Amino acid sequence: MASVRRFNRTVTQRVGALDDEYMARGRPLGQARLLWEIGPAGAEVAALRGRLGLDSGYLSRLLRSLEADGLITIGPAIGPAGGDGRVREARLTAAGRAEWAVLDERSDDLARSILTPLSDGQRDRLTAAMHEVERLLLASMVVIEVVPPGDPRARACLRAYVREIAHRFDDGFDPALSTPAADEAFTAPAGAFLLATLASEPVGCGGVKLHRHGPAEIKRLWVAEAVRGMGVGRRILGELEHHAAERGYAAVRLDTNRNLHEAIRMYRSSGYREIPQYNAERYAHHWFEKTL
Amino acid sequence: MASVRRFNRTVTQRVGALDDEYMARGRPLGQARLLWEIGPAGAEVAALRGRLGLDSGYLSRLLRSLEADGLITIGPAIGPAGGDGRVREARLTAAGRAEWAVLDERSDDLARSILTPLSDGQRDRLTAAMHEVERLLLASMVVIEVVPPGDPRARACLRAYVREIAHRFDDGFDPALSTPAADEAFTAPAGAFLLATLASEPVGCGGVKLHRHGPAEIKRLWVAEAVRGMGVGRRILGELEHHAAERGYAAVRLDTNRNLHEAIRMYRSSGYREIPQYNAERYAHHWFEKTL
DNA sequence: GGCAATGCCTGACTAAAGTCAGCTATGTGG
DNA sequence: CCACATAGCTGACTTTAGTCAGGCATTGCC
Repeated sequence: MASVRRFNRTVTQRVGALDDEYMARGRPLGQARLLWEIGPAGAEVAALRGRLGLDSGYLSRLLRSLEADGLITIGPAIGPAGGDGRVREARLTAAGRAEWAVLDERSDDLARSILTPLSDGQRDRLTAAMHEVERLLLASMVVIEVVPPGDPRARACLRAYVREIAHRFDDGFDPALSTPAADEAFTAPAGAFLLATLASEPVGCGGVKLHRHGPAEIKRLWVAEAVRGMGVGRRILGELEHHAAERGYAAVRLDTNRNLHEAIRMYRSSGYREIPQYNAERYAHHWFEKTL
Repeated sequence: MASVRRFNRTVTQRVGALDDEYMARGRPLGQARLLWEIGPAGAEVAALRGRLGLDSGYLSRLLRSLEADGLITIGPAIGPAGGDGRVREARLTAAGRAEWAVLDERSDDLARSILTPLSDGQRDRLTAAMHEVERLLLASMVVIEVVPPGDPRARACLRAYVREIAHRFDDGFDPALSTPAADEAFTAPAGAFLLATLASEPVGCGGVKLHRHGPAEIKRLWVAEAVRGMGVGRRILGELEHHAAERGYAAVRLDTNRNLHEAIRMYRSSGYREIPQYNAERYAHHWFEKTL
């Protein structure tokens, strides 16, 4: 704990201050950060508000000032929220892109200024340790919560889940042939659906069905590529088990496909034991159970 | 480099923002930071100015506001700068100490909030990686510069140097019996004196004498306990060699005491070879030379 | 003892950051 | 088609942060 505290102080204060200094070039920091966040690809106003955590009025004013400086233009959104005429999008002008490139360059300068005084060995150790810290901090920022399975973020996860297994199963995946699962099955009291988010982006999900008779059943456990290996799957699994245990279930079961090696490994190391086939799931090759 | 950049973004933005939020409890951040920095032991105004990097007038005003809130008192310094009637010292009142304790507690909360979602193994890896990052970042923040040997920070290093060798040499250390070295010997053009600082605190030093005839000579190489093992000594040594090489010297020499094991190891691994005794230094047991 | 330097303080500013209430245009669900 | 929500904008503020020029007492140095 002491080392976390020291880290927070030393690193965020010192590196943070440096970062700000490199970022703001004459321009107020708020504007510089905003310009950076818009990026060459442009960004919707609402997204910027979320990422930077700014007040709507304040953000609007900042956008206005960047626009006055000729760095950005603001127009109707053409991206994902295309149709909605209320949503607006900020895009860099040529001057804005040039300025953004300077910021990008300075970001490199900052990295260089940290690495230069060190020996080769120290550099390698520092980058390795930074990578580790970053990954683990991201892991610790993942929040898991119960949501209705109809939640748009849950839907997005489920779509990604289906896309992935369709790609990984030997014979593809046709939802019509698999055991169906209606939203109600994952809604209290029949069950629950958990969503894992990182900085409010959905990065994983999992559902549990609380069957009237017999063990509870875990379904639709999925973790986004970007956060694999961070223990997110295991955390979701644990919370699903916890959910069932709290409601009096003595065991949980699940089925899985032989191609999902990491998942199978995780089940085994989480205390699941392989059991005989207990359902007729078309795509399953292994069946597991864990006593709670 | 990319991992340094990603680290800077993720860590300073996310943890930095959290840190600020935890720190400022209703109070402006500047005041909270200042209160924290004063600490239960109190602090001199000049020290606070240095540590927080604030303008003298601004700091004065912040102190005034904390005083008005009954959290601190400001009086004549009683610490190291005791005699000087101009120096003033801030001390926490009972209310201030209570408030400080709350900040301390919140600092723990933040650390806890980072560690809680992780598994035991991840926690260990995170704290280890944080420790590594912190040390290496500190190392990279060490600045080495040429200063007159009369500089108060250089003097402080030399005092620490003498104190340390007096303690480590078998038969103590009496400056009168050692080869004397006047300030002029470390002042251009006769030589140079380097000072290493970390956040403007002196943490190491070293001098080189540019003898009229024969190799240059390195003396008074010292590194503070707190930053040992960070490669600071090796950097100072390298810069001293560089200084001599630039001025046409083909070799540098130095003598050392048999008890200074780390130093001897560093000389050897930096390319120094042991040579026969070349001076009458009372406290030396080994003599080294490196061809530049 | 006089004079420059130092350490801290005050007054008078400015700019940046952030808040809040209300406004307009667009979209949505009955 | 209406009521109501949502996305973003504007005006009118307040607070925080920070700068700069001078001022006063104390110290250090010839």
